[in-house]
Amino acid sequence: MNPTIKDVARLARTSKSTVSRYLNGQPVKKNTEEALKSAIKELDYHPNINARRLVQSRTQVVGIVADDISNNFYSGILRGIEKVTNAHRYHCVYYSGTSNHQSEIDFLDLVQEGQVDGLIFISFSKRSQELLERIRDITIPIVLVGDGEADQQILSVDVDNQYGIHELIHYLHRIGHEKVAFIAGPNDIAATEYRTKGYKNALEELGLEYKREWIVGSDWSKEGGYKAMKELLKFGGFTALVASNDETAIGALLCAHELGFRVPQDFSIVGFDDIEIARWIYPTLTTIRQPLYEMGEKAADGLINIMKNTDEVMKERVLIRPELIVRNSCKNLL
Amino acid sequence: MNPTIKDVARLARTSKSTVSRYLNGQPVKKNTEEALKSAIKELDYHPNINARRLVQSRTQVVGIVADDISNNFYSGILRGIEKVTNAHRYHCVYYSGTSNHQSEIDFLDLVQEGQVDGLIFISFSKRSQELLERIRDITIPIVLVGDGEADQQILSVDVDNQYGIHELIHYLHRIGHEKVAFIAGPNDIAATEYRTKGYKNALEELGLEYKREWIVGSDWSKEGGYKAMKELLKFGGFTALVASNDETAIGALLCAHELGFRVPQDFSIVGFDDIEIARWIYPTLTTIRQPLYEMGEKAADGLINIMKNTDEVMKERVLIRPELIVRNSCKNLL
DNA sequence: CTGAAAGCGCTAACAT
DNA sequence: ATGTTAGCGCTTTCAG
Repeated sequence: MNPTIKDVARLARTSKSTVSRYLNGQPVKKNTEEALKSAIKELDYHPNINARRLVQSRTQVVGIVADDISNNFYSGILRGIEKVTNAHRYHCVYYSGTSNHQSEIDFLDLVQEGQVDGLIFISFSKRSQELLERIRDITIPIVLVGDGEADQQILSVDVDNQYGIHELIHYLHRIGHEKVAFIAGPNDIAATEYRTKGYKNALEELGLEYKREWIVGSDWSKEGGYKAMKELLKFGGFTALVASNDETAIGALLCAHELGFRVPQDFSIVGFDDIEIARWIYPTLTTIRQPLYEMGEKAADGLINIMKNTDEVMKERVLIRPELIVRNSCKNLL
Repeated sequence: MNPTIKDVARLARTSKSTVSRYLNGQPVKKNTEEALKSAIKELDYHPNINARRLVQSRTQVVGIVADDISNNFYSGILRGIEKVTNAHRYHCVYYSGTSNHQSEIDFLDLVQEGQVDGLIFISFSKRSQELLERIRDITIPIVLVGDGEADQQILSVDVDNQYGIHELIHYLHRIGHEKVAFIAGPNDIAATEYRTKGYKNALEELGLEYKREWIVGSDWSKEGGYKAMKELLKFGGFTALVASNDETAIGALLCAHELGFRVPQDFSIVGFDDIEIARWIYPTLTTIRQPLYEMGEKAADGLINIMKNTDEVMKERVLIRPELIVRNSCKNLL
């Protein structure tokens, strides 16, 4: 059996309460402190965190649930979260949706079971109405990163997808492009809708030509981008291509190269995300940088507020504007 | 306040013990079961896991500590672990070394504090003697993935780095290469030593020429590979290059291309790891595939054994042999 | 199959 | 500054 607070008390010739107080940073007399210190060391005492959590009914940990915890893409988000939570003396514990249970719904229990004080769910998939309703019903401290709904009383943080595409197309327009094709994303990804809408809206805003054949779907993989490009080239006629993520942009690039086209001389191509390799391919890719770190910060900030304030906290959908990164994959037509 | 087992008992007109038994799958009479079920539903009762853990002094969770939890490279390892742990009804909880605390040493407490029943540490950095000694001293259930020591009484799992390089060089030799250069890795990575040793040993075994100028260091990044290749080309004279990871292989490839060389016509290049992009670059990269899933399985298997058996378990260093993946980056000289 | 009672290790009044 | 006491919510004998 592990040593307990009681063993420490006995060895240090004092009481449990004093030990407890010492452990929690409250003042004790100099010589009892000495005794305590050496007793703890001698016994190799470690406080039982379950007992503490039972009586305090809080854990000082926030649970982070990601659909795939080792998704490199989330790295920036996690760092943003950690920075904020650590500043408030919370620890982070991670749960991977790909393991343990199945869907995010199953992790809702973590708070009610007393495992964590609050939750951050990270995923870019669309979230079910069922999950959203459950969250609204049980009123536990939670914030969503990725999909969410504006009118539900849930705090959610996401990149402003529509704005990002908007930036891309305005940039292309500024350098003289009038005919812009688009590779859309998968239907189960929340961003797909917003990015596609962003494309259509920007076209309309700028009075650019819209052709049904200039939009083609993809699964957001390199293969998908490759195939999409092949499809688009059957019709042709565009001078620029907006791929709705960098992976498909890379696939499209490869396809163009293989078919003997040169980028950006023959086509301009832009992506979305600014994944690490975007600056390593040839030509380096003009794209939109995801504000991952800020998203993490905002999410954690929001969660801390919800956990601390018993009174009303703004539960809204926060969209963070991403940044245009100009590299060498576009040709100036002017 | 959350409802407790007591509330459920009262509502179902029975005792705490019966509720507890029901919750833990022990037999209860049909009609008490009904009453319990509806009481639990009505109260939205969730068992307090801290109370349970306090009394049972086990958690049924294994903690996984990774130096960078969102490192895509670990994904396969994590899936291997999850498969095994879930089969034994353990849950996985992840801790990221980049956050919360600093080094792996700080996470050793998790077991003694009762947060987890066992630990798996994942990292490819060299591990300090201090950590290894602490682990040996405190006898908690733990297994290491990555660096470890053969003679310490600690179970550790790693890829057989030396064997991997050996495979690569024997392959090159089989297709006629006699002059083989090498890009080494960073000093703080445990594998660097073994891969470099593998290079030297294989050369010796096959009676191939060894030149000090044909080994150059790198930080394992693409930039590092690029620079290393540039360095190597100052001396030249080799027909094949073994990059000790895929990233540097890609950097070296880029460098060769930029200087007007063609791969594999002018040089053969091989990597190590088989990262996702290895099959996407031009030419597709011949490399060694890390047995990540198996490593995860072995690690979890070992941990489960340690946790279950009070008696002696084999604490050894397990090296898993990786597989050669032949693609198009090597020229057959015969 | 069920209930009463003890106790897991800790914190938090309360009293001194 | 310290000791005494009660109790957090659960499991687990032990009786019945």
